[in-house]
Amino acid sequence: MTRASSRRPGPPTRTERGIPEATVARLPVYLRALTALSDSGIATASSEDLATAAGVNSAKLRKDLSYLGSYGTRGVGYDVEYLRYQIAREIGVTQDWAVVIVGIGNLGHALANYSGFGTRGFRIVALLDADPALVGERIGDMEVRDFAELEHIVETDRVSIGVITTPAGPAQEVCDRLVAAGVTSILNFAPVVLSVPDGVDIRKVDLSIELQILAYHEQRKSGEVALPQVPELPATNGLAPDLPAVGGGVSA
Amino acid sequence: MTRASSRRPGPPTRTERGIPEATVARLPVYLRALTALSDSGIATASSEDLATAAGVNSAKLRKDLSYLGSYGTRGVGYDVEYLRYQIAREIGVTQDWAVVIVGIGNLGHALANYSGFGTRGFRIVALLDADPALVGERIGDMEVRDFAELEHIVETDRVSIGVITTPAGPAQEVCDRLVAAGVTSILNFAPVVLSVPDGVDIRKVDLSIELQILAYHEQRKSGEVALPQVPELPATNGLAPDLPAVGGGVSA
DNA sequence: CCGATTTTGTTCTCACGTTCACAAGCTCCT
DNA sequence: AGGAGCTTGTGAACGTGAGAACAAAATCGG
Repeated sequence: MTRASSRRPGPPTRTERGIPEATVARLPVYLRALTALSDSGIATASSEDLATAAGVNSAKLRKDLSYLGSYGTRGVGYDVEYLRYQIAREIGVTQDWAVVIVGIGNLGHALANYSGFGTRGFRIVALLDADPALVGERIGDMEVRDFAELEHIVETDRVSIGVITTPAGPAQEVCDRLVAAGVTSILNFAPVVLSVPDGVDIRKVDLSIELQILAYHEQRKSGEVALPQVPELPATNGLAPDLPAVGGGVSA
Repeated sequence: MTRASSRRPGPPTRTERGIPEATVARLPVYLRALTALSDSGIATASSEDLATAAGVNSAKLRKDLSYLGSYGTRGVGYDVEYLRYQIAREIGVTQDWAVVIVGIGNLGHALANYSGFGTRGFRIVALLDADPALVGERIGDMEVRDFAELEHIVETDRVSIGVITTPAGPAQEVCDRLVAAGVTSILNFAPVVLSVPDGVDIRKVDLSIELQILAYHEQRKSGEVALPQVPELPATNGLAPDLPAVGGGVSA
């Protein structure tokens, strides 16, 4: 994440817009919690209520909100609708963002159908794939179009967000094309590290990494006491003789 | 993440297993990078090479690896196969983990088909759904089974990892059932905050949150100079009069 | 065998994030 | 009007993570 903001040492004056990244990542959670409260007909909520709904500690929540401004009322709490709007505006989901999905395999398919994807604020404008066999297929009310149309679509529909759901192989090339076409935010599902120029934000969602993190902790649980012992380093120049095959890669 | 480990103040003696969470999250990335290098026929790599492949800085990579032990050779670098095995063992992917997927909608479908999911180390043992219309459907070489069979399957196949791909509504209930059945690690795709007892690890993958984070940064880019001004707080008891509808929720 | 060179493992420092604890401020009741 | 009772917003302490820099160890050439 390349998000350097010139920040002088003094206390973080709230007006100079510098919201910590950790806080930014939680704002959507708060937004969802507020929406849920609102749907339940609750008009006012304390930081404690909100924190519970969002699954965080209330002090953290208050500090996070304090970066946006002073939207609560002491002794009372927060007005749910008002705070919801403020957070939505801060995040930027009061406006519409055009999104393209590249790579209509299993996952791309699922995302295209995923009604939840269309959270207000995001609009899928195109499903792209380079495979001619897929082009033309209808998914919901959309049709898969040729990846070659990318540049045209990005320009026409002012696309700023691209989602990559291709296999690992073509992902970097797709990414480069997206960037060259003018996309400045990318959500990558392909199991590769993509490199992008400064000014382009990239986020990664990686199934197998998540599973592996879980596995790590799981391993500690079962073998809390007796862990598989670390074999000694081989004599001098450690060439491993014959180790079991293990993979960290994914060939979607 | 509830992973409190009794740790006394002294220097973190490597032998007492306490790998920082941030490092754990990167180990799978290193593992993948090593696999890629190995596939390219590269037998030895320096921290610089590895760091580049993994998309991190080399000092960080060396420090991360130092938590596992001293597996490099000064002046030379790391033996790719050997290091790969050590990391795989540390993570726990040298053994097989049984996984159940609950909720065979669009996303569950995709995951079931997703060959990449079957990274060595993880084995999908069952696809479950409570909808009778889905039960019996074949996906790949598996058949969707009734959610009621959960407990039986978990016990029989020693399932320790559960993946929730249901809509938000039933997610907490599914989660509770998984935990009660003995599952101790959960990967949640449903857009809700799940609560689990201590000892159960849970990780979240959330599409719309990722998009919203991108949107936040995107907004700063376009309007770098003139941001939409924050409206003043309403008079005393801030009841928002009529704000545009915004959503943070997802109704998959 | 020794010195030059390379690259790891580690120490130190700084920045960031979390949590506690409390003063400031608002409401409501008497 | 005044005080009791809440709840926010924030200052300060603490813990974790990142990066620079360097000493320790290994190889290689002479």
